[in-house]
Amino acid sequence: MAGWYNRGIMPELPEVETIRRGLGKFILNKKIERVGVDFARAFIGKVEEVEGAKVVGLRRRGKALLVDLDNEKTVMIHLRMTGQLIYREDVLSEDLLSGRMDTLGVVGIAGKAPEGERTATYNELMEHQFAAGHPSKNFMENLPNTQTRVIFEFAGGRLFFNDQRKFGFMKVLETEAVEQEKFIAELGKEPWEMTGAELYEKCQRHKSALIKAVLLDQKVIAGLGNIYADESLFYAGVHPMRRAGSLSEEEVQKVLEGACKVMTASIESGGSTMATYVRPDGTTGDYLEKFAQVFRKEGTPCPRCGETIVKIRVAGRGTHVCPACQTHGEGV
DNA sequence: CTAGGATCCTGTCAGC
DNA sequence: TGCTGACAGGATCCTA
Repeated sequence: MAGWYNRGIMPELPEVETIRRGLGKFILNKKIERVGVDFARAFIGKVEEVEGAKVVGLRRRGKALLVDLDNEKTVMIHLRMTGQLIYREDVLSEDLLSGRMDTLGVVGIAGKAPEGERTATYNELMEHQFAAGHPSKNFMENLPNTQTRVIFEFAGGRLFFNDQRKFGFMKVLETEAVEQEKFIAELGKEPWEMTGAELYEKCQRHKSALIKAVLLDQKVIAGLGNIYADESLFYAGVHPMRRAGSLSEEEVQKVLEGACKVMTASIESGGSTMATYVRPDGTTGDYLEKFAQVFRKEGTPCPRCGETIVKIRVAGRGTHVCPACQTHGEGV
């Protein structure tokens, strides 16, 4: 289990959608009483623009989470690679701080409560906390910590924005101007709203770029990251080093179908919630083991043809591929 | 206009 | 054992 928390999955579309769905229970219709910023670049805007405002909606576009407030402002949140959002009710923090629990939930889940000590059962924990994003020990431990960048304080609980690598950010926007925000304005369609013909047209426009690079381009299609790009290409039997222009319309259609299927399955499984990803012993859960066909499966047999999955480098990214059934196609 | 490489950042891990 | 460098990667910036 070496490096378990540095090999966690990156928040991609399904992850952000999971957050959107899970956070509502805790912050919808609640007032942001105070904002604490520990890393200036992680919060673009003024805290006064959100303090005192009530959360009235949670939306998502691609990998961006949009938190609508009742004062015509919207907070756009992008987790990039290692961002996390953890809402924790104060009662849990108090238990941690007072030493009644030293690690959230771990003891409870493992069922080995020290004599006379209060522990959270798993259900109790889920009742008082929502944690998602790049999976790590932060989900279980005392907060804030050195990776905490921004804290939104509500009555009875706090939302922690943690980010190991400091690439994620929150940005305050005018709600009516969200669509004009550069990232949102240029973003491609959501996979389910796109047709194969549209994606094919984009592949033709970027015909000499590698198909994997095109799928990772948020201007082409919204929400795919390294995991789902690899999984979509495997589904379609297309090699990631193919030039985008060499794919037939049928192949592009299949890639899109794969993207929709794997991401729908991921969302329905609950994304990377704490439940899915962190086992009682602190190792990662089985989400990737269960759903991924190729991602981080190098050295194991291809589930389709039995050939050994290999890891290569494409478009500057670690890329997982079956060298036998992901075809290079004609003339490539 | 497009394609591709460098960049940001922290923490892990292989290799010496 | 302790240090060093490679690696992880989303989006943006820069160059050709």
